[in-house]
Amino acid sequence: MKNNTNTNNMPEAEILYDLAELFKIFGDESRLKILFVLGEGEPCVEEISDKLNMSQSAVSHQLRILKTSRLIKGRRDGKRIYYSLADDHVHSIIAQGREHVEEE
Amino acid sequence: MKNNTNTNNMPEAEILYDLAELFKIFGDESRLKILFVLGEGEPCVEEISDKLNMSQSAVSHQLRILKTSRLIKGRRDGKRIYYSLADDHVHSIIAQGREHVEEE
DNA sequence: CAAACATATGAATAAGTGTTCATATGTAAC
DNA sequence: GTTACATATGAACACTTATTCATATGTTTG
Repeated sequence: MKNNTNTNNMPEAEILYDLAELFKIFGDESRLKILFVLGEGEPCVEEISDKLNMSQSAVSHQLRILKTSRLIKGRRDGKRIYYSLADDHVHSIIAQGREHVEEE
Repeated sequence: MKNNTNTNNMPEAEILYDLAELFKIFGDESRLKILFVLGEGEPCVEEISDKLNMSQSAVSHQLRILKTSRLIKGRRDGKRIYYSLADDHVHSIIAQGREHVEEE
């Protein structure tokens, strides 16, 4: 038996770090909005910035962050790059958050 | 015509704001550690700061943030205040995040 | 080639945040 | 009351971060 039996559920340092980094990504309104827009289709950068009233540069900066975190992916077609959600985790993580926020 | 975000799945502004605020709470290693410790029992402030090698003041500041977000609750017994998770959402939100982080 | 268009990127700035330090509040024992 | 203990709180500081502005990169068309 190990010395310390009370910290079984504490993740390893690297997991903990990654987890905090992941939630930081979701902890910004602009990025959340972008993720919701991507949940509805596969928009290009211009469409995103138009819909959200954000500058092209601001959107592009945030897209880079989202892509680095592997939450979204981009597909180039000509001059445009079309972005979409990378997997279903985005949906489920946000859904869990909404349950807490929309409660009562 | 008013310029608004009339997309189907986009939450209302207030929900969006609250959602970002919620994820900001999770987006910090110290707070995550505290939440994991609370997941294992009902520690007092001193126990938390001992386990996590954080100062009493730092822990107390973070506990206030977590309590304000209704993620944890405190129960006073004498000089000590014992903290615990407020509901199951904490578990499920973190679990979803871990699935993404621990993947591959 | 050049021009026009879509997107990315670097630097600067302003706003936000977590910790520390010092101190205050609350509680129990004497 | 006063002393000791447990926790909370305010201010200051260092650090992070989202946006803006200017510019660069990549792509298509003429």
